[in-house]
Amino acid sequence: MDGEWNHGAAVSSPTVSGGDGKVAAGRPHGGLPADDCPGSPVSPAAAPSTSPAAASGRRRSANKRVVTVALADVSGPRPKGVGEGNTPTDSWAWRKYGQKPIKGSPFPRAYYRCSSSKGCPARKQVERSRDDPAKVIVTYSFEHSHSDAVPKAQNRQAPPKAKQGAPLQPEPPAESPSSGSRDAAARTTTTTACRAGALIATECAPAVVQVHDEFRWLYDSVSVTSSTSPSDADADEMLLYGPMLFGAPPPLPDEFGDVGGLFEGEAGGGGGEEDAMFAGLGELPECAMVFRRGGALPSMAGGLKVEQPAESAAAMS
DNA sequence: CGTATTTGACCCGCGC
DNA sequence: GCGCGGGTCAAATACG
Repeated sequence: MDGEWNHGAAVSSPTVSGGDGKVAAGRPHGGLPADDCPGSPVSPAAAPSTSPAAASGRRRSANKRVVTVALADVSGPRPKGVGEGNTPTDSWAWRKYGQKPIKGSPFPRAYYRCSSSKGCPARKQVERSRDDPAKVIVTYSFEHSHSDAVPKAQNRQAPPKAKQGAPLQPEPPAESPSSGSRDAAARTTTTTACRAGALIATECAPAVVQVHDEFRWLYDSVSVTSSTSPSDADADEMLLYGPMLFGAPPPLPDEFGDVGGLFEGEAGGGGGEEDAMFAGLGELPECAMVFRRGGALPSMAGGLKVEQPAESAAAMS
């Protein structure tokens, strides 16, 4: 119902919370010890604490680090290039192993496992913030058992296949204005920005990288959603984002209204619910772009915030 | 051929 | 003790 991740709203800063508590992996199979991972996405020293999100959830809370990313922060020129595959910092390769709609949230939650290493217990959940649709909540569980990221798969997340795309449903880019030349220019810029952001992220903001990852899947969704064809996807995205990102007016209300309407209308039908969720996902990618952009900024830290529970903070202090 | 993603079903934990 | 919800696994499909 709410909104959607889509539009780069004006959010502000992504936050990372280090939580943890314990691993409670409800499942035997998943039982992985939380190791310390140098490459930890968020803060390596994240102290265990009660993570808001995890805590609020209820059940099995393992060492979880919650990272909140503001879409606006990332508002960048292009999600596509970014999503293409470069997650410099987080070289971790994540493999999506599940997605589930969350009861209280209109957005589904995606579950990822680290595919960089076969036995890597690292897992992460990506979901949109229900309170702030403009924010993406990434929850990391367990640390990577390997120290370096892996070049192997390099996060090669293939784009959503048509089959999968089906569920996403082709959302008519009704808003797409129409600017071809802008796209090209934007694209180039984006690429550059992305790269820069990537570098920076690698050097100083692991968290940022993570964010990118999370969006990766989002990006994928978006591509499918926003465009009928892969090639057009780029252009479409740009068009959609262009106005929003560049425009700068508080898109939230407006954009949300658009999407919200869709959701509500469809939901009433019956299967609309799912559609809505997917639609929301599709918008996420945009946010990713934003992130990238933020990453390029001088202070990524500013973009991404690591939120640690009071306990952790205290402990750290 | 191999790998990744998607979807459905099952199991477990927590709350009431 | 029952119910709800979340989380993970397994199988199938598609793409590179």
